[in-house]
Amino acid sequence: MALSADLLRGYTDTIILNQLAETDSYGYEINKRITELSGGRLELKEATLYSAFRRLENSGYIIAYWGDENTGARRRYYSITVTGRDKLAESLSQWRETQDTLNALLSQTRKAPVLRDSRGGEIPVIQVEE
Amino acid sequence: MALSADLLRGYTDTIILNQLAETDSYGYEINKRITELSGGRLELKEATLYSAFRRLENSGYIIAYWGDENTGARRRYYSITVTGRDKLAESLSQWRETQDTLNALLSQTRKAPVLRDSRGGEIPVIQVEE
DNA sequence: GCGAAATACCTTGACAGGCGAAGTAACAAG
DNA sequence: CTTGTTACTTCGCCTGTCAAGGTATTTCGC
Repeated sequence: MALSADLLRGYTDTIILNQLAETDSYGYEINKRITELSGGRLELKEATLYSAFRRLENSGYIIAYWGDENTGARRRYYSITVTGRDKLAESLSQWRETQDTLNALLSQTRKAPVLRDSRGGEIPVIQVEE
Repeated sequence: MALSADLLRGYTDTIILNQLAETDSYGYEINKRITELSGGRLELKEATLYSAFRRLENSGYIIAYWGDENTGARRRYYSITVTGRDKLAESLSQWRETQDTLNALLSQTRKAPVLRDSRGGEIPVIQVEE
C-alpha cells in the first residue's frame, strides 16, 4: 500500500533538502532514492518533484547547475545552500513537534463503544484477548 | 510556536473522528478540546473545522443532530458512525506508517558539510559539545 | 537494425484542503 | 448598552499534489 504524498503535504521540500544535505544530486536520482529509502511506500510524481525544485530554488534553499556528462541525458544537479540547511534544521524540529502533537491528539485511551438493545439496555461486550 | 495546520493537512478529519470516538460532541467544544490536547500547538480555524464536518458527514463517517438545550446558542452535535470507526482505524494505521516512512526519509546520519579554503584545502571543523 | 524500455527533464490545468474574512444569533457581565 | 463569549455558516483565495501530456537521449533484447 503506497502512501499518497498528499498525506505528507508540505514535507516533500524537507525530504528533498534532507537528501541534498548528504550530497548534490539530480531529480531522477533523488526520486529513486526517496522511493528506495521509503521502502517503496512513497513515490513522488514528477510534477510534484520538479515543482518542489522550482519552489526551493526560488526560496534560495538550493541552487542548480547542469552536469557536464558527455553521455546520457543531461542532468540538472542541485546543491543545498547554507540557508537551505537552516531551513532543513527548522523543518526537522517542526516535524518532531508535529509528530508529538498529532500523537497526543490521536493516542488517547478510548472506551469501547457501548452497545445498546432496543430498550436502551447495555449489551455487554466480550473482551477478546490479543 | 503554533503549528501550521498545513503541515497536518489531511489529518484534520482523523483528529475529529478520534475525538468523536470518545463521545458525541459539537464543533466549538471539539475545537477547544483539540487546542487543549495539543497544548495550544494546534488551533483549527473555524472554516477548516466546519468544512471538515461537512466532508465527514457527506462521507457517512459522522451524523449530525441538533442539541436540545433551551439556553445559549444552538449546538450541532456529531456522532461517529460504524463506518467512521472503521475509517478512523484505517487512518490511525496510516498515520503510523506515515511516521515510519518520514522518519526513515529524514533520519539518515549525515556528514557535516566540508568547508574548504580558497585553494580547496579542507578547513577542520571544531566540534562543539552539546 | 529496430522497437521498447530506461534515463532525464519540463509544462499545463484541475483539484482539494486550509484559511482569511465576514456574517448571524443568543446570552452573560459590567 | 456595549463588550465578550459561545456557536455556527458561507465565500473565495492560495498552495501543494497530480494526471496527462510532451521532449530527447541511450541501452538492451531480439
